[in-house]
Amino acid sequence: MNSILLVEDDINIIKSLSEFLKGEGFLVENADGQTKAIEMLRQRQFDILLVDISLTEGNGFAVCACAKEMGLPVIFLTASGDEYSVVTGLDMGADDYISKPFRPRELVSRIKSVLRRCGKMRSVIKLADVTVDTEKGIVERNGSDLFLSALEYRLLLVLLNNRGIVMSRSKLLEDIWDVTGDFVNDNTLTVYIKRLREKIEADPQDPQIIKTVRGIGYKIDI
Amino acid sequence: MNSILLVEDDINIIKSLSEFLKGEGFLVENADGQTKAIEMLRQRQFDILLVDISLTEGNGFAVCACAKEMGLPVIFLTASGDEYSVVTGLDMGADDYISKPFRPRELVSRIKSVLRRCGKMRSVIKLADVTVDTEKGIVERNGSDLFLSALEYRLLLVLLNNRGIVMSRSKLLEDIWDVTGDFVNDNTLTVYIKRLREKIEADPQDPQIIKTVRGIGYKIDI
DNA sequence: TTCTTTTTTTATGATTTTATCATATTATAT
DNA sequence: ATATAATATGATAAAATCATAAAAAAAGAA
Repeated sequence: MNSILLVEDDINIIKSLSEFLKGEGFLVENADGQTKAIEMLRQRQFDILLVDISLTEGNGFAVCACAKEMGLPVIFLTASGDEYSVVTGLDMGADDYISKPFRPRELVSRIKSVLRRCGKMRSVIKLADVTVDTEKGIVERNGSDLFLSALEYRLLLVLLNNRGIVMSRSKLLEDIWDVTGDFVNDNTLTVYIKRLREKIEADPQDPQIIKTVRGIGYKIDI
Repeated sequence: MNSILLVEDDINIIKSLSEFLKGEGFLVENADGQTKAIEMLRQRQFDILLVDISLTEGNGFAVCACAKEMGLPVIFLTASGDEYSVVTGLDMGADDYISKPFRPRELVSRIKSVLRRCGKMRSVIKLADVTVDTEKGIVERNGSDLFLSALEYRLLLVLLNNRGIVMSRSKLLEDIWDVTGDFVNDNTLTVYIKRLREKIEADPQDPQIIKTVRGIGYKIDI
C-alpha cells in the first residue's frame, strides 16, 4: 500500500479526491497548506506528493523543493492552461503533472506510473506469515517460495484486490474463468480454494486468511 | 444503499441490468424516456443517473442537464465508437461513460468509483448499535461480526433499501423470494423476521430496528 | 513419446440453511 | 369479554452448500 500526501486547499477536492484514492488502495493524508505539508513531510514517510500549484498560500513550489530534497516523487495538479506553472514545475523536478479538471482514474494511472518509474511501487502484501509480491509474482512464507500454480495465484490476487469484501462465487468465476454462465463446473472454485488454502494457510482446517461466507462466496479480511 | 435512476428504452437491457444492479445492492428505478426520467428526478432522491445517450426519444442530454442542475453524478451508456456523443457527454458534465457492450461488473465498478469520488458512496449504515457495511457485506455490533445467513442479509438489505417506508409482506416476498403469487408459505417471512431480529436486535422481544406494522408488513425507520 | 504437473470433473459426507408445520401469543374488532 | 385475525415462536424435515478425496482430462516438460 503506497502512501500519498495530498496538498490542496480546496476542501471539496480534498474530500472527494482522497476518498477516491483511498478507494483505490492508497493511504492518503491531506495538508491544506505548504507549511503544514512540509511539517508532515518531516514527520512521516510518504511515497509520493500530490500538490496543487495554485495554492493560495504560496504556489506549492516550496513543498515540492522539500519533497525533492527527500527524494520523493511529485505530481502537480494545475489549473488548465497554466503553462507557466507547468514549465516551472517540471523544471523544479516534478515527475508529472495533470491539469484540472482531470478524471480521477487518469490521475491514479499517472501516480502508479510515477511510483513504478522510481521503484517505489509497493507491491508486497503481508497476510499473516505469508508474503505476496505482486510485482515479482511470488508468494512465500519465511522466505521460501510456496509455488502457487497460475490459477491458484490468480485466485489469490482477485481475493486480495477485493480485500475485506466478500466475493461471490459468480464474481470469482467470472473474474478467474471469464465465464458469465456456468461453463466451468461450479465446484472447480471450491477445489481451488481448498488447494490455495492448503498452500497458504498455516492450518488449512481452520483457515485464517481465506474465509468462507456461506451462501455467498469467499473473502480475505485479515 | 445507493439509488440509481436508469434511463434506457431497450426493455431487455432495463430488465437484465436493473436485476443485476439490484443484486449488487443498489436500489434501481427505471425510466424508458427522458420526459419520464426528468419527472422522476424531480419527485425522488437518487444518488446517480445512468443514461443511454442513444435514446430514441431525444439523445439523453436533457436528462443529463437536469441531473447536473441537481448536483447528481451522471454516467453515460453509449453505443461503441460513438465518439461524438462521448465528447459532448463529458462536456455536459458526465462523470464517466461506458460503451456497449460492457460487462455489468465493469459498470458496477465505475458506478462505485463515481459515487466514491463525489462522496455519495453509502456503504456503511448505522442502525442503533449495529453497523451494516454493504460494500464488505458485513453486519456487526461492537466490531464483532453477526454472521447473517445469505437470506437474512438479503432481507435486511431490502428493508434497508426502503428505510422509513413500510414494506408489505407481499412486496418483501416478491423482492426476496421472487414470487408474485404465494409459492412460498406466507409464514416463511415471519420466521425470517424472527431470525433476523434474534441476530441484530439488542432485545429481540422488543425490537427497535425492525418494526412490525400490523396488517401490512415491516419497516426500519430508525 | 513418456512422465509430470496442472486443471477440471465426479462423488461423497458433513454441516448449515431454508421452508414448513404446529402451536402460542398478541392485537383488533365486535 | 370473547372471537377472530395477525404475528411470534419452536421444532423438524428437506434442500442447498461446502469440504474433501480421488479420478479423469488437458497441458507441458524431459
